[in-house]
Amino acid sequence: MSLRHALLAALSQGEASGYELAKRFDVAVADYWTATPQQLYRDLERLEQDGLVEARVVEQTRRPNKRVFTMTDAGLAELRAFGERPSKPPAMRDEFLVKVQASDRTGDPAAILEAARAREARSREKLARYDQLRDRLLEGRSEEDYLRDSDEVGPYLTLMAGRMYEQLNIDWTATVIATITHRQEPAAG
Amino acid sequence: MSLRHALLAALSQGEASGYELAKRFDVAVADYWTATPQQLYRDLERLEQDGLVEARVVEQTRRPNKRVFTMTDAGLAELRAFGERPSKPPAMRDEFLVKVQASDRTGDPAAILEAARAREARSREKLARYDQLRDRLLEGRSEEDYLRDSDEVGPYLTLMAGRMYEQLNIDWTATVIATITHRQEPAAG
DNA sequence: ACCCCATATTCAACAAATTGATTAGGTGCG
DNA sequence: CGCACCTAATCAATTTGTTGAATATGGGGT
Repeated sequence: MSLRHALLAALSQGEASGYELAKRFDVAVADYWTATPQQLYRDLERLEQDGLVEARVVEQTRRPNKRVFTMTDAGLAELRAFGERPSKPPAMRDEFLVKVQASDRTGDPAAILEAARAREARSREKLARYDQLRDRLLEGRSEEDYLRDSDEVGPYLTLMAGRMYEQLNIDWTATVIATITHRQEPAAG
Repeated sequence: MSLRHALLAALSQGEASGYELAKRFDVAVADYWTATPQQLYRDLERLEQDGLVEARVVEQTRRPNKRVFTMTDAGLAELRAFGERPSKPPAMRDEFLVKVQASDRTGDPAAILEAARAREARSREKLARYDQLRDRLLEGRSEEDYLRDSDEVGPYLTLMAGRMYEQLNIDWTATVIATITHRQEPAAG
């Protein structure tokens, strides 16, 4: 039940509504914690019931009203306790890798090629968005300076992991594409 | 319900019992599809009911008997159909990254340092095991030769992704450790 | 003898995730 | 005026995943 902690961690970066959290998760958290909006809303309810977050309604004129959530002291305490427990190993579910594993049996190299290109394109998009976020965080400073002097490094370090992961995907899909392409060619000379 | 496909993909590499699959998942599949033994047994049941795999009992004298599963033609057809559908984006759950993200608020750099070292050690172990598997697959051939000439590339390519991922973790945790260590030092000169 | 470990599988209870739909006001476009 | 899209949230049903335990056999060590 650890989406709760991912939510608390996100709220530790500042208050947000469920909708805003959904977007935050989509753009910046998805590479280490995946969740749908429905999940977020449901768990925010429960966090509120447990007193780990507080909600207040913000009335808006040109948009629907929203409920903005803030982490409570109890929430911070829970996050701290979580931080001191050993972590579960990362859990992954990646359909494309399953397809690659079975690709020698399923034939159809064209389908995998197409999927690999789609995967690469998606990773490039994510990387580009991550790079924007990075530039915004750095504000012109170098990475070394930022990591040494800024008052906050957590979000930068996780962003860095996300960037590295997307770069890995770009490199790896390139190998997959090259491999399949070469093997499709009739072995000439 | 895609553990079914991960199971079919694993069985496409050859028949296996539930117990053997659990180990296969643990050592070679875990970096792209996580599942517990209980899940495997349960889904193997269902795959059998749906006619996608077949089981036969292998009597053993020095060990408990086991049920060995084989993919059926219907199973292969299902795997092919799966291969042609678009893939869902990868889903991740990584507690340690959540802790790093919140680390500026939770204080206690010692706890994160320790967790980072544990993570690095685990990745090194996994990488070492992956390297063994790789050497066994290559049988002395170079990677380039293998990818061009061998009759099977799927398992090698997924193994490659796993190796790259563990290497990423080693590199990234090194940065985390260096960052936290530097920031803990009293800023001298 | 005793205990622990590895093989091999199963059951049940509970918690969490996924899927799909629904409601509702506002904005921008043609 | 109608349509599509964005903000904002909620509901319900079903499928998956997690946790903990139980069972049975045999091998190795002290």
